[in-house]
Amino acid sequence: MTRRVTIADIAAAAGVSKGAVSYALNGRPGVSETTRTKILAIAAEMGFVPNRAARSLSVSSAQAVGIALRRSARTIGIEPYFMELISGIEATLSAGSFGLTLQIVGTVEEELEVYRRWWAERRVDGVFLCDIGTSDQRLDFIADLGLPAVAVGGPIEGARFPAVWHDDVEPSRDILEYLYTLGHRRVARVAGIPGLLHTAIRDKAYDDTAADLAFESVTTVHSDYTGEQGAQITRRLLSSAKRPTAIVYDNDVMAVAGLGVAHELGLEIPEQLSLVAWDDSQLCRLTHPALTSLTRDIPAYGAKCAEVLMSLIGAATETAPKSTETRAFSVQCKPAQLSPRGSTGPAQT
Amino acid sequence: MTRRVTIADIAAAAGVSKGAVSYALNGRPGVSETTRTKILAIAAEMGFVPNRAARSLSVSSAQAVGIALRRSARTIGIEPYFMELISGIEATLSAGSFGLTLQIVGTVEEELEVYRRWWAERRVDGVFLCDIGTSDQRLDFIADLGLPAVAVGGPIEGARFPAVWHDDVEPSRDILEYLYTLGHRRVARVAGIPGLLHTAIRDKAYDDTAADLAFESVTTVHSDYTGEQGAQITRRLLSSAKRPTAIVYDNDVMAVAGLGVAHELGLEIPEQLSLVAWDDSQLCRLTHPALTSLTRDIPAYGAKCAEVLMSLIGAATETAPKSTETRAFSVQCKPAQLSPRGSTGPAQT
DNA sequence: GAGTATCGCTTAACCGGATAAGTAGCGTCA
DNA sequence: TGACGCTACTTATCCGGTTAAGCGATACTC
Repeated sequence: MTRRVTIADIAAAAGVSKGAVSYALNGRPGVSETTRTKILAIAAEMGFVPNRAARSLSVSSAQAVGIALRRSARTIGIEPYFMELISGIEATLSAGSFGLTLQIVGTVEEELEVYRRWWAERRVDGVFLCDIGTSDQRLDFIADLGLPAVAVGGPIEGARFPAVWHDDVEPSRDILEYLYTLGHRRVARVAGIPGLLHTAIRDKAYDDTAADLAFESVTTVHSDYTGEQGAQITRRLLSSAKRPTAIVYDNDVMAVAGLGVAHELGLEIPEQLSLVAWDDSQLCRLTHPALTSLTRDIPAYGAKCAEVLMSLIGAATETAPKSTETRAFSVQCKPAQLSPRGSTGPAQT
Repeated sequence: MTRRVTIADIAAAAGVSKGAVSYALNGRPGVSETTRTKILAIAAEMGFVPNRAARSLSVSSAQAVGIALRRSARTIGIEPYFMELISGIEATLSAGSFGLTLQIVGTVEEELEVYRRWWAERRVDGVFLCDIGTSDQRLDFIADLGLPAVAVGGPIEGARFPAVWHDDVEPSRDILEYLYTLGHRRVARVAGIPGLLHTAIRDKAYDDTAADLAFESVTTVHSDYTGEQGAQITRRLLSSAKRPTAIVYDNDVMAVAGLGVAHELGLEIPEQLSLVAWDDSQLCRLTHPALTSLTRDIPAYGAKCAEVLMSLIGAATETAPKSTETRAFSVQCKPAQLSPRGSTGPAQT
């Protein structure tokens, strides 16, 4: 049980004052190079690491950012998305020795309460907002609070803080055109939660694209992103009189569930039914046939989000060195790419 | 942009000193009930939330615990296990208003470094150790540091801190006996990473049980838990001359991958091959047929781990009220239960 | 009625850093 | 040679809580 080393210990060992040690450690003027070198050597030798609370109290910065996820205990694990996102965020944060505080909440009210508490406690310097809604009460709440934030998703009109987002219009068009080219004329989409911004964007993109092509039908059914609903909706779609020859899912979990239902009904994939998943995790490659999906680099996306938040906070990272006084703006990332795999093929005639 | 309220503000508003406010807010003696009530009312009205850094600095407690996960960015998302665990941990922590700091690392060295930094910075009051190995250098490291910790897994002989674990012997036996009863005589197991404690425990349990029953063969192949390896090993197993009639997987992801391979090879499940998954996430119910699996309540497990850590730290939670001076000991949880589903059936004769 | 315990509060020190302000020592220059 | 400026520190204060110690007023004891 080693004792923690404080700057006072270093000061005593070096025969200087606490102040001198602080100047030396922070690379500020006020000490000679000789003294600085000596202090740094002693600090390193003693294994000094500054007490986070003390520093935070002085400089009014928590050296941490937060992310609140609104999911139930049972459903949060199934979507690889969040862990990949967090993983990417971490990669950027670690470079600046920032910590990530994670909180899982059940309702929006709880989520807002968490933000308020984090802010009041100064527990975090900024937050990531996930699952952006079409009209999202969190946006103004956070902005009013003055808590730095980055929206993980967008674009957001008149946003009071930056958003990092992918264009969903182009991929939506890509999917439909791809299916059309394969000869599919009856296409269904199992969409995500209606209130979410990207769901709305995709809804519109599908409608617009569908209007340009001679589909017989392009239907959309909204879901809650769970495998249960994915399976249930697929079962209903495939039992209808004029069943679709292709189904597009707004996430990978539902697509896997849909594939299960297709197997259950004895349908040959892709001969009798083509399936496309949005968001390509390893899940899509576990199945047989592997799922055609829209690939995007989620860890890279998370890293980008973290970069923007860090620059908003004014912290240094490897990719964005410290005092380049450029304000953080919204960033549009590369749209998802269609990765055709075994689950899609020509429509049966 | 509201200003943060400090106890000095409350003191001024109530016409008392900072000290009195502190006593009142913390329910300590030193103020009259009248004054206490008044102070609490003012604090509530002003929306006071204590500055975490200041409190931490005073009381030498971070009011946070940490968890470091050693996975790559790409593979961490796929296993629902961690998110469910974290979700359960959070449920307990929130009750005590503790925060959870998450860090994803690549190597053991990095992980140890994270623990050292957390400890030195006083960023966390305790940590959860996941993926316990058969000889785990982290155990002594953490104990030497004097950082409170709970091992998520066990049992650990001569442990210097508590472990929360499930018995894996009984479920191992359950699986083999179940498959034996179904008439399977050639059983393969795609095990997890060899160095992990629970892998070793299961290895032995399988061997012991197999010795008691008249199996023709019970083979074990170790893997890295990824879907890729799960698929690859399954492909190899099923291509062998005397292929197994049942395969048991040490996690759900590999089982799903194995099912994919079975489909790929045109095998009828469960007629020609029975599959069992260890760790039952929603994944197991997405497939067709649904996977027979070993169910355990991971969120509840996480909650238990958090409880033990909190009592070790000496913090109050709802389930374990404050000063019941019972030392925190290892806890054995209910073993996983076999949930038979469509992926297992009688062996073909 | 003097001594003293108790209550209820204030004062002040402290946690471990950051930092503004003060100062000793030295060189420079008119 | 004394005023000035610079370097290289030290000292002291602050951040916002907690908490030991101090202290006047009241109640209690003998």
